[in-house]
Amino acid sequence: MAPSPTGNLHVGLARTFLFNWLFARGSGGECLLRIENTDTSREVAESVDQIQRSLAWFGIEWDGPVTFQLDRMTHCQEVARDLVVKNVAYEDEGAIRFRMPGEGATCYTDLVLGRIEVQNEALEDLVLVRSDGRPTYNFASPVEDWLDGITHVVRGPDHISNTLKQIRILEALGAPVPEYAHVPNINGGDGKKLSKRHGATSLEEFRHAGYLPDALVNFLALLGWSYDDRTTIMSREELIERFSFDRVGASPATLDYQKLDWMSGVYLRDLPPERYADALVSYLHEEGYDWDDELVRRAAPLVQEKITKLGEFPQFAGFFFRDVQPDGDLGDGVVLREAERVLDRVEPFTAEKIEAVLREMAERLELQPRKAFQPVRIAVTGSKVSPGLFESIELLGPERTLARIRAAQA
RNA sequence: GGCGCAUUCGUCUAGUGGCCUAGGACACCGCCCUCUCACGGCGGCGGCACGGGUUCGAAUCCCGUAUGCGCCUCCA
Repeated sequence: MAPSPTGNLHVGLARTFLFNWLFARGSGGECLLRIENTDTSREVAESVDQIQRSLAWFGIEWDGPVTFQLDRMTHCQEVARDLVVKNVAYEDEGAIRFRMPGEGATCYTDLVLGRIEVQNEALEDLVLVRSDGRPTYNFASPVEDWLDGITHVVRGPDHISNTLKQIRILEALGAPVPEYAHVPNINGGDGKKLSKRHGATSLEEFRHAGYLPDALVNFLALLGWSYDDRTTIMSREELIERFSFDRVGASPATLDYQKLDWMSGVYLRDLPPERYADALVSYLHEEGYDWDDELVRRAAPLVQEKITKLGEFPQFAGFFFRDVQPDGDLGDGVVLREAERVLDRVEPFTAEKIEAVLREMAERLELQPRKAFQPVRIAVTGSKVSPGLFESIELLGPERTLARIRAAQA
């Protein structure tokens, strides 16, 4: 994996990383992290940091130390000089250029796309080393592949034409030519490149929205790859075991946020209650909420079935942690008055008892349960949509519940 | 412009000449369940870009057209 050190880790790149990793782990190989830097600024360091943080969250680890392209600069220069000596490269205004053959064709078999062939006359002599001494990407990359003993190069389709050039360089060097897999891009909903206006685009944003890394891994794995005609939910282990390039498609995919949300919900609901609470607590900390951990943990089971991403929690269950303004129809006041009266006497204050007295009240008032409960819900939770009403009231406790019902009547 | 790649329901995809009156999932619509929402169950809508070939037979093979994307930097 060889990202450029530019800001946040984009999902498209993350998906390509994922394929790299799945393949490496599934075939007993190693997975390297190489930074394609052309300078050594502070921004590079920060960017590399950010990339590593994102990958760590994503749950993708690599083998060995992170290497930097620029560190191999002198080695590249030496290799280039050898090529000049061998007369396959030449000096040109201070730069070193590679001599492309004028006839014949260059071809290779792509693990995803099949046989790719280009007439050599379409390939132009390319700069290996700039006049200031820095190697170009198209030179440094194959040299590093050789140096690192890379057997498989997995990258985006924008590199197809680079691959042909790099193969020629590798052959001139007498180096082994790795296998190449060009995996399709991920687009936004309009067929255009994925951008901000389509939604989250960097791993950080998905984390921020409250998706579980496992859910995102599963979802992204299915963008451009499939196991069969019906399997969608797969653990990392299953993905590693099942992944193969011959089942990677060639056409670009669109990121469907609705499907991601569905899958996110599947993973969230599948978590054991204790782990769900853990995830919620640490998510809220990350997002800067100072809500009581114990209360969050007790609220967790009430929302686990209800929300599809952790980011919905503050909106959906915020009424446990802060005062609310009722937003909705509170009815003619009869229900609230009665609710206040019966709830005041509930003992013990448990969901079961609360439900019993409220249902009894509904019957007495000759109201359908839904009609009777809705004003109470709105008064207590502030919203027409909430976790289960009785459980919510229990957790909120008698004082706050009654205070809210009174306030709503004022 | 040149070269390359791609094109199956709205979206992700299965499909490698007969199993396809094209299967699954998400979304959407309807019904059921139900304290709201969600979950779950049942049902429905919906697609092989277009045109030629090859073949007894094509979503699948070939050619062309269209559309989209990528590359054509001393960018990565």
